[in-house]
Amino acid sequence: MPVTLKQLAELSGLSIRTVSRALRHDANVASAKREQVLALARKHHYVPNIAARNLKQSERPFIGIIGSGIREEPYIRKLYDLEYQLSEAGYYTLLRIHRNGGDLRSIFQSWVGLVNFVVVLSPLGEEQLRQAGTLSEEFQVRLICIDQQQPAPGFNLVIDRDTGIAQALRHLASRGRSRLLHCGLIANRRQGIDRALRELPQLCCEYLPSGYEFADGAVLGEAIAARDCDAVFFDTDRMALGFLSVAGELGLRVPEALSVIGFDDEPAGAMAMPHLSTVAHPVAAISRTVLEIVRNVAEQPEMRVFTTEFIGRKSS
Amino acid sequence: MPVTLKQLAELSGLSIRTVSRALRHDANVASAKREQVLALARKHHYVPNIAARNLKQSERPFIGIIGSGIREEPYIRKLYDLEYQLSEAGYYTLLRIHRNGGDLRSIFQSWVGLVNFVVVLSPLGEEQLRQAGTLSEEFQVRLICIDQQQPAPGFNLVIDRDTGIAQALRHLASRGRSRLLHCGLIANRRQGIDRALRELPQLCCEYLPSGYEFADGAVLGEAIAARDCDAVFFDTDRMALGFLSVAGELGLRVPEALSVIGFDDEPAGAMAMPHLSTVAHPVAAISRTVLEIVRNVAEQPEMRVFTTEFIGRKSS
DNA sequence: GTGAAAGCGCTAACAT
DNA sequence: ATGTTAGCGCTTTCAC
Repeated sequence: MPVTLKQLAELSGLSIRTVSRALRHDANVASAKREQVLALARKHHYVPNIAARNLKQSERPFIGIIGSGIREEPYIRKLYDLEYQLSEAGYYTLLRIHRNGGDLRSIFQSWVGLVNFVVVLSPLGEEQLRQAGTLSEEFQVRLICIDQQQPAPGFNLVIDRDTGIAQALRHLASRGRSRLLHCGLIANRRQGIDRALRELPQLCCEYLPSGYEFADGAVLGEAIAARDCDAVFFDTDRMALGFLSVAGELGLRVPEALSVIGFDDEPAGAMAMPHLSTVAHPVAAISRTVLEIVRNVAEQPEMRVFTTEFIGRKSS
Repeated sequence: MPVTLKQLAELSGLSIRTVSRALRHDANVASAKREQVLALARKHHYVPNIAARNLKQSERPFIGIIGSGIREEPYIRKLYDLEYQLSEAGYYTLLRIHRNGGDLRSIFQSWVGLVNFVVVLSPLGEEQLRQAGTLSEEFQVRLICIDQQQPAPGFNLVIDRDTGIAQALRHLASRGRSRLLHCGLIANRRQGIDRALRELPQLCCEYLPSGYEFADGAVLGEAIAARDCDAVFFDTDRMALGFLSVAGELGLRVPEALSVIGFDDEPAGAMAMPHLSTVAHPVAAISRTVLEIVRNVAEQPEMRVFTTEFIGRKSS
């Protein structure tokens, strides 16, 4: 059994109050006694019982995270980083995997009295997001929604795909590229490109719909070779890597004759030949902001936009 | 603020004890009163405060999970499934991402008084595993180690790669295959093949070392075509899928002329053309066993072996 | 500076 | 069948 405050008090001959003060580095404790207590605590490996602390305090160290079963790189990275940063900062993260159509109410319910903040990482549908909003009010928790389609009551951290894509396209223009090909089918990518093109009249763009896996990119090789373009933007790094793996055989010289840019900043991209230029998600910034929010309960519910960022490597 | 037991007692005019009994479906409560209490609880959305409950009981609803930053499919699947099954069963999972070289002690320390069981999902080195064992004793928690290299004090759930591989090879033999090629470099795969071959004299095997990503499998295409084999076993589904994506162009007819089998049972394999035969990890069985262990504290520390399983689809 | 004591929400031993 | 009461380990108000 772990040592308790009470035992520490008995062992030191001091009152529980003084021991508590000493451990929390309060002023108003004779430094001799403080040292004595701290030494004793170290000796017995004293660790406060957070369940007991949680009972008293309104500030709770537990944070609920609603994740989904998604296993794609960018998503997992967000989850891991958030998880890591929060626990480094001393919070306890309660992760729940919420499969589509799963019961949100039972999740909130199970967190009553434990959790003050719920981070929604799982991409919820319109209806479910609304439900989450209602539940957050019913159960008195603050919602922190990440990258959702609609804003919900609470904090909304939204990811702006446009910025990174615009940077990427400006980079291509500055390299003298003029005939762009966009491979993929993801709505926010296409939208970002269209918006960026408005300010880049020197760039014209063709579209080639396709899936977003490695194999899809590899298959696209010949279609790309057949087109008269000098730059390709892929919806995902995975596709781009698939394409790079066949580009050599097809006689496409990257980046001399053809610039290639992906999206997601997957680790494999940095090791590919040539190193893949890409657009990165604001993973660290999101975790940092969640941390700021949970630390400073006073802030108002609001919306914050996080920009994606172009990472220029060798392939462009 | 959520309703408490005490408030429910005041509202109903009954004692706190009776309310508690009624809610926990104890016998010895007049059914009229029970109904009254249950109705009241429902009306006010009563949810017990687990922090308070945790303080009293020795059986703790919190389970610590030490994960790693690994983002590979089979690993993530194990994590999600475990996480999902445990929370479905009413447990609270505290996930900590433990990066290599990270401090294990601080993790155990932060869980004192909260957690009775710690699941080690992160693949730990010899030294770290030993340290985890020591810490589990110091902090009085039971260890549940999953798929580790060495056994540790507590429960050890080990995954046996051999069984699935042996099934796969027997399947190939029964199909009349005789010249096998093994592509990859993962030690337990090679070992499993060698063991299985001892009982299958009709099968001879060549080895082709390589990486285990999609691109590695695609690159292997020509080398495989050049060899005189009628079956290929890949260390991972990803490689196998990479190979399948180029097999057609190379004139390799799968499965007529060449059987292809992967390992990991990635979702993509079931959708590939042809559907990929593979060896599956015992994901569900592991989660189920963890659940059994945490439910029944009485069991002795022990080692359990989980077999992998061959899944025959179209590619073999 | 220090200590006594109340109480967070719940469970359970012990009455009645 | 139901109520009284004493804690679990901690924080915190209030008195000295």
